[in-house]
Amino acid sequence: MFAKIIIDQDVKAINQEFEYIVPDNLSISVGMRVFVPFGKRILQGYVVDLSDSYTYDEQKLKKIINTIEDFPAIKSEMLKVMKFMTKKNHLTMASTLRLFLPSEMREGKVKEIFETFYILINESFTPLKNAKNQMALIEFLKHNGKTASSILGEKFGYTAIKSLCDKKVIEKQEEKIERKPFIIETKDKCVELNQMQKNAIEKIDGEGVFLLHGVTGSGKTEVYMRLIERELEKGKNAILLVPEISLTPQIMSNFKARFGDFVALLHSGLSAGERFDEWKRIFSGQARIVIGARSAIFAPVENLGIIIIDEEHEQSYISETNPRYFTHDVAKFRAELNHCPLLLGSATPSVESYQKALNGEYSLVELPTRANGRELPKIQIVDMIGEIRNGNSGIFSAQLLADLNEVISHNKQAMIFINRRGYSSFVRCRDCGYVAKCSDCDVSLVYHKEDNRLKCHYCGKQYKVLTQCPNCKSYNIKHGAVGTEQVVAKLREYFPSVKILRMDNDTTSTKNSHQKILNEFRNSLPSILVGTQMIAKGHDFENVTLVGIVDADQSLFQADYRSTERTFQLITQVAGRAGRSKDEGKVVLQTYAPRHYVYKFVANYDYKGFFKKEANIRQTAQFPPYSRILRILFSDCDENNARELLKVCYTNIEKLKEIYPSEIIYLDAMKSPIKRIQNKFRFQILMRIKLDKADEIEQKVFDIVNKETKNNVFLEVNPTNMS
DNA sequence: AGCACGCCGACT
DNA sequence: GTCGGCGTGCTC
Repeated sequence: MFAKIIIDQDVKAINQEFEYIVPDNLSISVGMRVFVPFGKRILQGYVVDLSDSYTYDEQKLKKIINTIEDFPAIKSEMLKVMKFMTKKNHLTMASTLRLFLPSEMREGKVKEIFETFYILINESFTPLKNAKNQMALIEFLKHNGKTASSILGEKFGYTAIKSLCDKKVIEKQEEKIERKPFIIETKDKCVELNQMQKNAIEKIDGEGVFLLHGVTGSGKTEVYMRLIERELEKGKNAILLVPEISLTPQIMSNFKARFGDFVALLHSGLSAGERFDEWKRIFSGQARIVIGARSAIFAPVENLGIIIIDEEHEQSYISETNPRYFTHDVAKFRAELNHCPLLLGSATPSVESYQKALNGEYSLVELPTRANGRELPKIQIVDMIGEIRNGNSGIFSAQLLADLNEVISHNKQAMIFINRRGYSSFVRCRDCGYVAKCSDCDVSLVYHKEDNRLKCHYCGKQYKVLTQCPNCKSYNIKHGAVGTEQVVAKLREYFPSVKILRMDNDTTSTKNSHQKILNEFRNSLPSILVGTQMIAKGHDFENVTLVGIVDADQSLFQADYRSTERTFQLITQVAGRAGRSKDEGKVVLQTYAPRHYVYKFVANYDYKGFFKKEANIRQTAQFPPYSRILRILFSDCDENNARELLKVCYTNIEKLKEIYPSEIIYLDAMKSPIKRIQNKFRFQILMRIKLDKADEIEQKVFDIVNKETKNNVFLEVNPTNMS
């Protein structure tokens, strides 16, 4: 018997199958991990195929040394997923296979955790009079029986444990424990479904991709639960993906309450060991519903009845590092393998997905009204240019201040949202709101401090820094953004007696700080919470009646063709925080570009209108989904090396223009917007191609890149982050 | 990736 | 003379 094996090394040079002899004494099956001799070393590998014959030179064939586990850790479905992903995203097989295993298994060190316990073995022993701790410890064990070392240590001190152990009064026991993540149990409310929800559930059945477009508060989660329930009853299993940020204790406990131990939760708060335990529960079929962030799509669930991606428009479903992949692609592939539905849910679907729904590629299912029948909060747009004209050049408009006063006098709460994304800053005229854009690409220019120039991140074109506004001739031109600290400081000036909390990357670095801040906010009335994207999602505060968006434009004028779309999604999301219970909510949206189309649509919660306009613009400007962007990033410690590599690839890619004269819309080589990261010089080739032959061209570009380079080059498709 | 083979410069 | 620099090539 012979095996085809993939060596567990993330290197292009050995990204291939190697043949080995299966010795008679080993029982090997496809999907197992094994130790093999490789050159002079012994490495881990994955068995991906078994056969009676071989193709390699017989003299050089070596034997598999041993198995790592006695079961195939990679199930056959996941091998198919691996093949799909490596092809689609040009990944190494090893790096993809690693995604399917919990980190604890990856280095061949399968760790069980043991906890130390102590039991009383000599009840009659009486310690010396002054040994109070020993006495208390014995008493404690008499009443409570076997107790964990950590608990005893904390109560009575480790010296007491040690001496009693030495005297053979208590005995140490090591016990394997299952790490179960902590869950707050809540009672399951049995919710009545409205007609819309019932219709949706009926429609979402059978093979295919379904897009569930439901306004905030339309009861999407309940629909998910019912769908999962339905599949469980059929004996099938389910995966529910949510953005990491909305894996809140509430969501988790809701699912736990309804489905109990059938649920496996995979979130960033788990330790490696806990993750491994959950993985095992899924692997063995004990857990039948997997809920987790994007990587949960790789969970070893068999017999899938449905895959759900909640908040499908979220950026976090795109992996931007190492093994790059798009979660939707993987999910769709797995759904097809299992002949089950893939459900994408969102209040603000991505332009790409909605377009597919209109195309007929996806089936569109709608929940147009809130489940509780309540109105969405009113969004008031405040023109900040007007404020400046009226002599108010501060952060807050008169309207927002007045509304804040109102909230405080009624002992309610407000959230102030700072729309800060990325680090790049656009340039804006403070008098008329003009923003500098690229004449060729219709995206905002980015100010680069090092060479004091404005640059387009899509074509590399450079512009002189503006000192005078070309629109209104004013010299009042600024770049840079308002930060959370600044906003908090100003608020404290206005409202010295009100509790003002801040939540952003700086204040949530420690593990539970997130929850702490939110709890403190929940328990203070009146109060104001200031924060970034973090405060936008999933939190349900019944006393929040006002949401202020300080500078809505900041996500709008990012150098990114998706910036308008993202602004629409973000504002809709934030607006949903206001007026979630009895009290009516209100949103004050401050902007320097009040006439921008995104605000007109967002204020009316008009997603369809927005989509129509946005799709139109993308089509005219030839941006995705009406084209494909390829970005090839070269990085090297040696600047000349990187430059040389780029040159060779570029000349080869340029030749493609002869074969595809009209399909290649744009092609150029340039320095990367961030020229150096971790002491590596970065260059890039950008190209934009038409969709009809996109796959073909992409493959050819990849072949060129793959032939000419080693591990220091990445090919990205429709990159979200161009730095 | 790692490890060997291999062909040119300054040292006990 | 030879120790060691890192370029190149191979790993079933």
